[in-house]
Amino acid sequence: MDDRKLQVLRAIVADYVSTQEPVGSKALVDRHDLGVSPATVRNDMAALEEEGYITQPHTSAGRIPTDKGYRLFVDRLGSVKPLSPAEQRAIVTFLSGAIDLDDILLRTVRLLAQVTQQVAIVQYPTLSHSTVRHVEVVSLTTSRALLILITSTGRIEQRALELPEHDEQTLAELRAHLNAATVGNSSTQAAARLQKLVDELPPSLSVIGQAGIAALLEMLGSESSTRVVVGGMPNLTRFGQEFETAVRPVLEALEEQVVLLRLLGEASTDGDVTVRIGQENPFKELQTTSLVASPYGSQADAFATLGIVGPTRMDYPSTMASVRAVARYVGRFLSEG
Amino acid sequence: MDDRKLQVLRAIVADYVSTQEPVGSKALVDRHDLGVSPATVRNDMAALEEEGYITQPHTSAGRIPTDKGYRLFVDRLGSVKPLSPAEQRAIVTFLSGAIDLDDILLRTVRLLAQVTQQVAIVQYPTLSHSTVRHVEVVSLTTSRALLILITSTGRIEQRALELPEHDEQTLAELRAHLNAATVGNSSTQAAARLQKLVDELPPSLSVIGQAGIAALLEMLGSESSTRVVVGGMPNLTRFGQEFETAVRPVLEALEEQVVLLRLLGEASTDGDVTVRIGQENPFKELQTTSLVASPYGSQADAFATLGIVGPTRMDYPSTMASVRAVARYVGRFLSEG
DNA sequence: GACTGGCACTCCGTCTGTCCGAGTGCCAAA
DNA sequence: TTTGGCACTCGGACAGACGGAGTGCCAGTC
Repeated sequence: MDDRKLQVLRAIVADYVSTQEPVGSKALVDRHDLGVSPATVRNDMAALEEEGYITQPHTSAGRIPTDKGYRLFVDRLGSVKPLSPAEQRAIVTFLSGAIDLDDILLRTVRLLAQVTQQVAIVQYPTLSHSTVRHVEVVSLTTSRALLILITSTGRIEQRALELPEHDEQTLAELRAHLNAATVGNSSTQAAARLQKLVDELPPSLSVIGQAGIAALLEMLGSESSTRVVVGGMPNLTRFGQEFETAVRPVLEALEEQVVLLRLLGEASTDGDVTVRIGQENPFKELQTTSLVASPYGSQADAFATLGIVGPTRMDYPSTMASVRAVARYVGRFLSEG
Repeated sequence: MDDRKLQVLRAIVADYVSTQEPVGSKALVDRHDLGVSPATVRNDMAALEEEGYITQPHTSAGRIPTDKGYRLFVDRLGSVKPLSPAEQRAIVTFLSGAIDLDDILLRTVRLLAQVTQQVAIVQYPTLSHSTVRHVEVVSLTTSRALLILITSTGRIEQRALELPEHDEQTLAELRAHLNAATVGNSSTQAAARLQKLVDELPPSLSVIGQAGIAALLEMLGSESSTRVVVGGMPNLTRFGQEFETAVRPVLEALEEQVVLLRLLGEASTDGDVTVRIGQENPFKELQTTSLVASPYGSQADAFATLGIVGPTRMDYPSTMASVRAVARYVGRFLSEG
């Protein structure tokens, strides 16, 4: 691939992102010193269009990048800019002072939305990467109880439970058994030990024990129930005028936890920032948007994924830098707190 | 106030709501049989405009209702239509099968959004109207613990806590004391009894006891921390074309829990459906919108408030009916569950 | 006195045609 | 391989014309 052609593509992306208007050959040589004439640039543009990296909205208009063009841009051209010290400080102050896990994630999603000026999505830390800290059973009525699971990441899961004929005494025993089997273990380890526990329970506990263990296993296994927080919705107005058509499907997707979870799940393959551009996206509602996501968590152990959703026409270098930075700081913050 | 003039106003509101276009005298007599000629209607319209109930976007256009006009409409003209049996059944099926409180509220907000085709807001039940069911203290590290509060509405509140020098033994004692003082009481009663408990604690518990009680009191007193759930955002696209101007501020307001809480708080004065139209709204970002809200909860005891936000140009009678119906069913559902 | 038909007037939205500029593709020359 | 020149295309902005919906007012009728 010709070197200058890449440079032209980079310039087109840069200009289009900042002006949001198709960019022509003359404007291009005016704003970037490419050292050649508009006519030459035109030839390169024709070639780039031939190869599918840019396109014309209509004859005799400037060019805009295609999804494929953006892809090439982020793969080979994007020099990820590091954040300024001021921005880094802002991140830290924004996060410090959080009380509990909910608060941390709320602050994170707002921070991310503010820094990137896009819609931010943060997934709750998954159970599988954290350990069980405590299991609690609380009697609600004579036939119902509440099972509560607390993890090392500070997350609390609850589930209602049908529990026939129980008193405080047996409940306390059950609690002790459950805790003994699970505390300190990861969700998979805990699940294994609970399976064994079923057979080892004293007869007095067998009925309510089985009910409790079944519910607990379900909670441990339900990674799918991981929740997500969304913020920065007002930034959707940046999409521009194409409203009824473009924004409505995005709003709909953002309300579906399931969609968001799959989106984030598929994005976090390796350990670094991932970008999904336009049609690369698994959901058709989101094929006018791009996703920039990153796993976060302490050390090598990834807890979950966070990211942003915005128009394909976005400033990838700085967005990627911001997402990466926020992911790092939040991960550090979580493993300390 | 002339009887026919009211009828004209009612017709104008009805037509404008359904067509979203200024309505003129001729169209009015065509669609509603008012028994008079357009010219007569014109006279009435001139009077209504004089009194501030309707207005013209420009000379020689039809009329549209003002906020004052809508107000008169809902106060004196709106015959609240009851829901069809099919709709009532839909509500019940939609709610049944909910697991925990989070799930109930999630379903409620979706239901409300779907039925009204507007943005729905549901406030979490406030502590002050529910009773304490259980208090749990869990040791996290040697110096930190987690305080968990469970209420009769199934709500769980957590708070991290600095607890110097504690072992399982003293923690169990503390737990017993806290539960003895609070379980079964409303938040105000519980707070009072906790105040007394401070002085009655055995010396061995005095240090960690005071820390625990202080935190618990804070949790009980923090009605302000009540959360809200928002849903049906895609319905914002119904606002029409005036996007950058009208929708952005609304989106911003909807992300601010504080704003929403005050909004709902001020709306729920008496026990029935309340309507706030346009400028009657306390927040200028929402002055192009109307709020239809209703308290919900079991019997006379109001738990919290729910409602919808939409353009002032909305179908008030059916919206009010829907909000009222959902509020009733959810209240019943909560007090049974 | 209230209602009605008629009439002149106003103004918006739409349509049409024109014009300008930005941008392109191609070609011949450097 | 690059460049300047040229003809061509198309969209957006502008201006004027036109039709329609709606109004206000007035004089006549019940």
